[in-house]
Amino acid sequence: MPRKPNYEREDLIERARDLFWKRGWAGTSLKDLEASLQMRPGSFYAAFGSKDALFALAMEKYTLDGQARLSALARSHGALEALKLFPAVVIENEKAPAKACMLSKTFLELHAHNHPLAQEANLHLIRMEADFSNLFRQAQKDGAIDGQHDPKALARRYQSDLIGLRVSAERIDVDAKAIAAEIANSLDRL
Amino acid sequence: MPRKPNYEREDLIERARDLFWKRGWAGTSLKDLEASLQMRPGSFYAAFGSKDALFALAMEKYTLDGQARLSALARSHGALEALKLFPAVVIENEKAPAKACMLSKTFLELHAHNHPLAQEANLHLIRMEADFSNLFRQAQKDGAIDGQHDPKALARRYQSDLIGLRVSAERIDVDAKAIAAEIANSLDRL
DNA sequence: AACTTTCTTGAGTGATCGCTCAAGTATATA
DNA sequence: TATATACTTGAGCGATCACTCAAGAAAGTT
Repeated sequence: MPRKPNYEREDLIERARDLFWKRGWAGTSLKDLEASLQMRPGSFYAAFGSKDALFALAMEKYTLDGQARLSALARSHGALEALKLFPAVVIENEKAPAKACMLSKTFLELHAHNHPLAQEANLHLIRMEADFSNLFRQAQKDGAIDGQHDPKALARRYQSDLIGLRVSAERIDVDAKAIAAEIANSLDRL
Repeated sequence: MPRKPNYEREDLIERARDLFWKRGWAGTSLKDLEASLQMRPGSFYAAFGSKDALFALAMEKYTLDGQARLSALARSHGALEALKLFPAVVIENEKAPAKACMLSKTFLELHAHNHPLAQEANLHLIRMEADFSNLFRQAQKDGAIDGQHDPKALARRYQSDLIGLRVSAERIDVDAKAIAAEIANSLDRL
């Protein structure tokens, strides 16, 4: 008996993710979302409940995509090579609406207000860090890097470097590819 | 004949800087500023003209303070040691309202909107990068690091690492001191 | 075709945004 | 003490914020 919605939910979340990623949380108004998703307020709230709820879905999609890209690299190139390639891949992705990491942007914007989305962003960062850690551990099993290192420490530093790289890549006056290459190089010296 | 303002302008700018630094541009309302500066709207606009104008002053103060701290370190400890100490000093500063860099936060928040303050933040980042570059050059003259390296490339990477460190330091679950120590260590291997 | 159920629409809600300005107050000069 | 010159006050401006809801449109079932 019912009527189907005339949209693809996942498409909408992707478009919202791109807007939020580029403009940030406060910088994205409902007017912006209505324009991009081609939805009127009523449909929007029926479908997602609130701006924050959609933002949470957008961050989740962002993280899952990142994890998928990383594990695809690991499958095709091996653990160490994936970690070496990832920084360059991430900042050279032409389809991405921004170079900087959506999770770190969100965390920075909302952390001081104790906004739940800041904690959410942090949780996603922890998830990513765990993935990096697993790849470092795998690289050690592969004999690609020294087994003496603590994979968690390597992941912590790697994620920090990646965040810095991606902020720098947003600036037009910075040669981010060079930084990405240096990050990759430093992994060879482990 | 006139009447003097009953405030110290530099104090106000410092308090505004701390608010903006912690909460960001959109996250800091005029209500917040009025409360922190103990000023009513009329006095505020007579003194600063606009929220954005005060933000610009706040960023300038932020940058000058950073430059002063860095050059003080260089004077007391030498160029290389200053660069090695700076990351730890910056994230352990208890008086600071936030760990993350105000310039990168501002740039990230406002860049997508082509907001003038984003360009302003970028200019300050360039100034800081130049300071880092000068210190690397000095460290080479001192014979503290290999003269083969390009000081500008070293500064570029250093600034990127510093930005990542400072974002990470905002997270309670990350051992930022360990990252700072690794950044310092890597300067010894140059 | 009639009915039921869901989705869509868009005018409009109260709250908050950055900001203005006329009126009042304080202070230095004459 | 009178006057001139700021500085301070706070009610309130128009704009925008996230969001609501009553009414209408569309589609599956009978």
